Amino acid sequence: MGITIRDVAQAAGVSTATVSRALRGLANVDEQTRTRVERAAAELDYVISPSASRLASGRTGSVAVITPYIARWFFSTVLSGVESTLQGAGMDLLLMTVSNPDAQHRLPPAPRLRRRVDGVLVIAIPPDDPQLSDVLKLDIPTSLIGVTVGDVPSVTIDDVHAARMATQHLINLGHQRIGLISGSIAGRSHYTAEYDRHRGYVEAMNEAKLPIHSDFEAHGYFTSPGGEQAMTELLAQRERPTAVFCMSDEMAFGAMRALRSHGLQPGRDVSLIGVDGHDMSELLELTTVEQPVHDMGRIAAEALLVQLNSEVQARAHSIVLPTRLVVRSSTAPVGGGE
Amino acid sequence: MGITIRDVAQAAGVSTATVSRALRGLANVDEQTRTRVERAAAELDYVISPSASRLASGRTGSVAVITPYIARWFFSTVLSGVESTLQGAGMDLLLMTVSNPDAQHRLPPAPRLRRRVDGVLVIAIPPDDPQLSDVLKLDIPTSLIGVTVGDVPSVTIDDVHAARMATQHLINLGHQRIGLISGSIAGRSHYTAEYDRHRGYVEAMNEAKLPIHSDFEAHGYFTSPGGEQAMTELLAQRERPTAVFCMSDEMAFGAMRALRSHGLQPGRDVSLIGVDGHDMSELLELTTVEQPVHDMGRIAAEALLVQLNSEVQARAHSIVLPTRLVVRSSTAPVGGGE
DNA sequence: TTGTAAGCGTTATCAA
DNA sequence: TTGATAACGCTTACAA
Repeated sequence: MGITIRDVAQAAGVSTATVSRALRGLANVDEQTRTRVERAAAELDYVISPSASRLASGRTGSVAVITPYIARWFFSTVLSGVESTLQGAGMDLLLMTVSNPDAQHRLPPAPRLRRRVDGVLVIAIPPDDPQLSDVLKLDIPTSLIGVTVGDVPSVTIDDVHAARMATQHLINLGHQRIGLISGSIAGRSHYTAEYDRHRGYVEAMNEAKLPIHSDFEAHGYFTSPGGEQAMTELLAQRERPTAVFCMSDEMAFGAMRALRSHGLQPGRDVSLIGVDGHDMSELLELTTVEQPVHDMGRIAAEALLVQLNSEVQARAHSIVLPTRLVVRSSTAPVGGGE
Repeated sequence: MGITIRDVAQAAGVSTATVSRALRGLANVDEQTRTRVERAAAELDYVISPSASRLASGRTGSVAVITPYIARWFFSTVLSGVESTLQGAGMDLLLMTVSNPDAQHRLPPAPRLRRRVDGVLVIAIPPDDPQLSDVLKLDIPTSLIGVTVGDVPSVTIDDVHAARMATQHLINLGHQRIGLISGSIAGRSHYTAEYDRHRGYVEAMNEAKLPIHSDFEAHGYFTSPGGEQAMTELLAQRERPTAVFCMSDEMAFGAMRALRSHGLQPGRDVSLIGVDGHDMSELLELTTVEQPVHDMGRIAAEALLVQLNSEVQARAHSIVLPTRLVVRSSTAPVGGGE
């Protein structure tokens, strides 16, 4: 069992070389011959052997996607954008997570990549993660999504700007005591986005000459339970913030819950704004700075494909996509509830 | 560039055959020899060429995952379970979506699978989808997740039972006018789960001798906007249901929103129950019948691996995992709000 | 435009 | 336990 190129060649009355050329759509094949070959191949239900083709050509026809999480909104949404592009280009998509500390026995991504993919797409791994540097050292064409490292091609948003926009929105509403729910604690791995969003918040506050209490920052770990916890801490302050900028929508969801537990209403009592444009944000009436997450995946994949198909080592550049403020009822003028 | 097995053989002073055996951990290799080979390989930073290995051995070392969606909770959660298992076994995971109608130019999964994977994992594709039958016809070892088709090995929950549990919970609270938010409209592809959950609802209602108004069923397409729309329809009935069983949590989220838009409160005015155990359910206080989604992926992958490694064609059986009712504030005794 | 034939880097069979 | 060596099924100079 297993029709080979030889069978097709025989059936079409040509050499295997011609079959190979014809089926791959190369030029320099007589159209009649091509038709004959294609017919024969179809007749025999021939499928090329990827392993043989890869071995002979040196190209693998696959792209690896490396991500820290699969079942989180941002990551799965990026992934879906990547997938549709790759699939459309006939590329195989190899999915792989960075081995988190608890899964000790797993090989880290870098060794699993060598000799088996033409390109790599990395989704939002903290730039100082050694697993990321190992991957970059492989010197396989790579695009980053939601991170930047040196001059490696990447697709991101302007996180500083996004955070400024969010903070400024709160300022425009008259808020002065503006809290911040950020990611993980200092000393651990940080996302690029985290630094930048922090900076955007600080810049906007400074420009408006508003004070930044250290009491007004809490860590939500980019999860919704984390956000709930963080908001709870903020509410315990003597002087509560009247508005809070959350670095992600999921943390804002948690914050909303914390408000409710305290009998407070988002928007009326405390304004809440996030970043993401999460699926659930509309449902929960969360004001947010939307980023085009699906497109980020799509565009990064497209850029990678271009890089793979270009003869020259055309250094792909970094792409920054626009964000958009979407105002909903979780933000309102200060004192609106009094 | 590219260290080959020959280089290692030379460095270790053995034949390529011995290197191959030694590195794959086969028996019948002197331990001293093995050590020497391993050292040489490490020294040279040798990585086996998957294509060559695959071509020679006939095994691909990869498993395809086929799913209709990537960026939806159920699917990405299953996928993450699958990924961790596969990764742990050193298998490559090829991710692939079924080509939806709007992406015409994409090759459907079946042809993309031949000769390139050892096994296939299918996530919740409607059993009558021709793309699924095409995949099954390939006769590659396959496990289904969240669907059943004939005697193909599968991992599911007992959807009839889950729906009964949900409906019964509402009945126990004294509800009599119990609505249903189901999936897609008749005539289109249905998930297995959809039929079964419908049946569970009907059975529970019948047993309790409660009437089933056709007015009390609306379609939510398994999305949250769909659920909102469906709930809106139910609220337009002359006699509103006092409780609604939603076939998925996401539809229940939408239903919650519809309630709020009408000034109604989930639990107090209309009880709402879902199925899934979605991440956001706890946050939204949604009563639900939890299914072990991550485990479903993990277990299906494990079963597939066993099947792949067993010499015999040991027919894998189907596995049904337990569900669990989690009561939250979205359900309450009937009339509690009056 | 087509054919010949030498790889591509392993694995697996058979002997030794 | 080890080594020779023939596959594995394709791609790609190079020639014709």
